[in-house]
Amino acid sequence: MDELDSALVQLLQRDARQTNRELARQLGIAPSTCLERVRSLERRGVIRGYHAEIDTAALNRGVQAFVAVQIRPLSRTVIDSFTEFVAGLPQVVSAFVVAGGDDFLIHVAVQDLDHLHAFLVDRLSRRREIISYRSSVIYQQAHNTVLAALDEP
Amino acid sequence: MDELDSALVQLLQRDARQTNRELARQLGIAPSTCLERVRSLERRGVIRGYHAEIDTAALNRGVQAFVAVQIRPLSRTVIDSFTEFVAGLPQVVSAFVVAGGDDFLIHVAVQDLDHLHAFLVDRLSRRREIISYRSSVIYQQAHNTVLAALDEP
DNA sequence: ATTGAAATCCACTTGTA
DNA sequence: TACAAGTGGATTTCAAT
Repeated sequence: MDELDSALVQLLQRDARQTNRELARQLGIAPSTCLERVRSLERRGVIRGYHAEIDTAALNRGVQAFVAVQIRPLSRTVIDSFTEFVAGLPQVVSAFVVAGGDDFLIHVAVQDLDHLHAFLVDRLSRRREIISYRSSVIYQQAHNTVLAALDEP
Repeated sequence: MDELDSALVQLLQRDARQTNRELARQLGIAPSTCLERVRSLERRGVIRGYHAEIDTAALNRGVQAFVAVQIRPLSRTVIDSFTEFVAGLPQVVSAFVVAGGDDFLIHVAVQDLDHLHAFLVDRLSRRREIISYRSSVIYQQAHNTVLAALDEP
């Protein structure tokens, strides 16, 4: 991860569909060199994939929320099976196992408030390991699509 | 948004760097048709961008957390200025304005626990509008990179 | 590791239906 | 709106450094 790699990573976070020539031009290197760099980043797992960002409204997901969940017992078996269950639900954008008061934080995106309610009641609350949950509707969000590498110290 | 658009959106969420020819082949349409479809999706704002997904470890961000924040007064001015402040911090991945007990949910990614502590103490707690905050370190996470369009009803 | 050149492949436009 | 064909440009390979 030298400064050339960092620059590539930054450019590809901003626009993953830039041509290799364009990337090379911005870095001041030959296209063949650039291509080899990108391949290396992919091979080393630094670049995990390239994804289109889609407008949630176009996906008919007008309502988003976070659901904080507590489960018991907090064993690996229960955590893993609950993670698998949650990750398989089409309403779920992402799920986080967290420390602190809550055990899970689930980001969901659904059609409307009715469907959020249905999700909570029909999907989540059916699970016996859940001892409590609390949902927070999202009003606004800001996303940082380009993350820089932080300094070592 | 017919079924061709949905299929394209799905394919580009999975791999945004596929060639237009490859996309066309998978859909069974002509490359020129496919190209026009993608352009249309971009023009209509359905596709908001193409981004490389980067391994957080490679960005030297070994620790991630959610910080739930309460601010007062909860006026638009305060919300907007706090959003702008938070979105500008390099440690912040995303920020959500939410309903419920908390007002903000901030996803941060930093080098280590020391830097998380420094972020909370040196960056966040300086802001006078914050009346309380609570952070939850993330142990595991699962991300759904391909989101389908949900049914109308 | 980086490059330039050659060959293959693709994006993009045009013309047609 | 969809397609086929053509051209200019891009990707990719490879030999050399």
